[in-house]
Amino acid sequence: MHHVSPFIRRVAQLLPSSGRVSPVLNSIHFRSTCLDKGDEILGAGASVRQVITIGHGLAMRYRLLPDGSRQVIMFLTAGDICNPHIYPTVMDHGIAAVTPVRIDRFDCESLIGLTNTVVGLNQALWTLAEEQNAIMRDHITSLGRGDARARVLMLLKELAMRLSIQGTGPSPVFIPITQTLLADAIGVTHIHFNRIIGDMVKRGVIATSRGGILVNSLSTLEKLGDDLIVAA
Amino acid sequence: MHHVSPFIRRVAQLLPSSGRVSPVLNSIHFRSTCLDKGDEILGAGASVRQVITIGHGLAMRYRLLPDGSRQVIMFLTAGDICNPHIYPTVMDHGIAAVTPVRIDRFDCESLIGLTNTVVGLNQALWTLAEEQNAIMRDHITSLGRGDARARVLMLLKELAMRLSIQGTGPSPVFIPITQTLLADAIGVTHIHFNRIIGDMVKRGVIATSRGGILVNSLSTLEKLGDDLIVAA
DNA sequence: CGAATCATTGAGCCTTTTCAACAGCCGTGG
DNA sequence: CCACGGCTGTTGAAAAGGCTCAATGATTCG
Repeated sequence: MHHVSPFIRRVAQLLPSSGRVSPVLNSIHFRSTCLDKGDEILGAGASVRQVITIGHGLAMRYRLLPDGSRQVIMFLTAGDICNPHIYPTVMDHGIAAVTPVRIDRFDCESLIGLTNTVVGLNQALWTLAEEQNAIMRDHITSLGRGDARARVLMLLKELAMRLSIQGTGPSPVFIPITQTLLADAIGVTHIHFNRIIGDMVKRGVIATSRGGILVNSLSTLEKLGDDLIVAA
Repeated sequence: MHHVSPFIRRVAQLLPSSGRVSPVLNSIHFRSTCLDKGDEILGAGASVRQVITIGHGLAMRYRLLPDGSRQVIMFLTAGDICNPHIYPTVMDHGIAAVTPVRIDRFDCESLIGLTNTVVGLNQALWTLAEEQNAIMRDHITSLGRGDARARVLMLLKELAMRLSIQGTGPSPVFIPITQTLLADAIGVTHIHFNRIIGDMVKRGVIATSRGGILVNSLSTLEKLGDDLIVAA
């Protein structure tokens, strides 16, 4: 028998009968697959008939532009759903693995069927989708209003918070994403991104290592962000 | 008896029994209210127990920042839903009227009840929500990758397309949004925004009038956008 | 007429990009 | 074991794009 998918766990937490995972949910069949870093999970234009969720690792929604540049729309962590919703649809953007990733695939039909059976499941799915929408709204606000430094701070803060929930305890959080990819998310060049975090390393807020960034203290990060606004 | 709400019309078009509006849908009760330009439709932090939709006019999702600046997250037109979904929730952003607006309010409970009755209604609601998400993804891409000129072009193109669907025929579309507000959407100062459209007016692509912008030809707008990418 | 909202214009400054190198880590194959 | 290529990260200097500040028009409404 399979382990529990993080997706199922997330959904279960949102159900009225909070806490224990309903046996019905646990019995849903899904198929796990492991992918390497950089592999494509869902290509733009793909028509999906399965609900694909992140089982382990980090992925990203992204768009490739005619001029060859790439915009990272958002990062996905364990338990996040890759599809826009549980119904068959066509993707208008791609999804790729940022780290090695395990994906858990469900049949659309099975999940749709369950929404008619399990009380509160549909609402739970809406709530889950809304979490991703909130992240997108934050992202838009960050891109539209912040200068490069503010955008870096907000992105690191968001990622550190999301990863610390899953991982072991809070304080030092490692974000296993290259600077180039992070820069592609907040719309700055990787060169400028590097200069900004270089400054933040000097102040001891974060540390860098090949392929990732270590956030020493989330609270210090937040304080830095607040200072930015006061200074502005 | 009431007229048909644009929201209901939109939903009906997405139902399997395409075309005619099911009598059940038409019988849903809703309450219409008219608001002035600038009025608040839903404040940030409000807990909503009603599904609020745009009946007529233009509105916007927005955030106010501590420093007093404002980010327009997206514009809403007739038929768009203001809530994140049909379940009670708390808003993490505000919604305000951009032009005089009529809102059509439904009870959460009534709509939720119908999803168990009307086949395909739930999927239609997901599809509708996904339309807004696609707009947000476009917005993120525009903010992250384009320079100011490209962002203006993309925003005008998006708005012109959405408004021309509702309005009378395609070609000349009037966008009744002030330059300041449009600038707040794409993250540039209204001063710089003005210089950019000044240039576009010279080229005859658009015309300006107090409180709005007239797009002469959507196709010309698109051609300009393509040229930008080639030039880059 | 006066106030308020919206639009327009000019000049200098500052952030960010671009271009061009170079250094470090890592897996691969000889 | 070592040499190599590929990805990742760093650094410098010049150029460009957009912002700020400061005024001035133009339109609507009470």
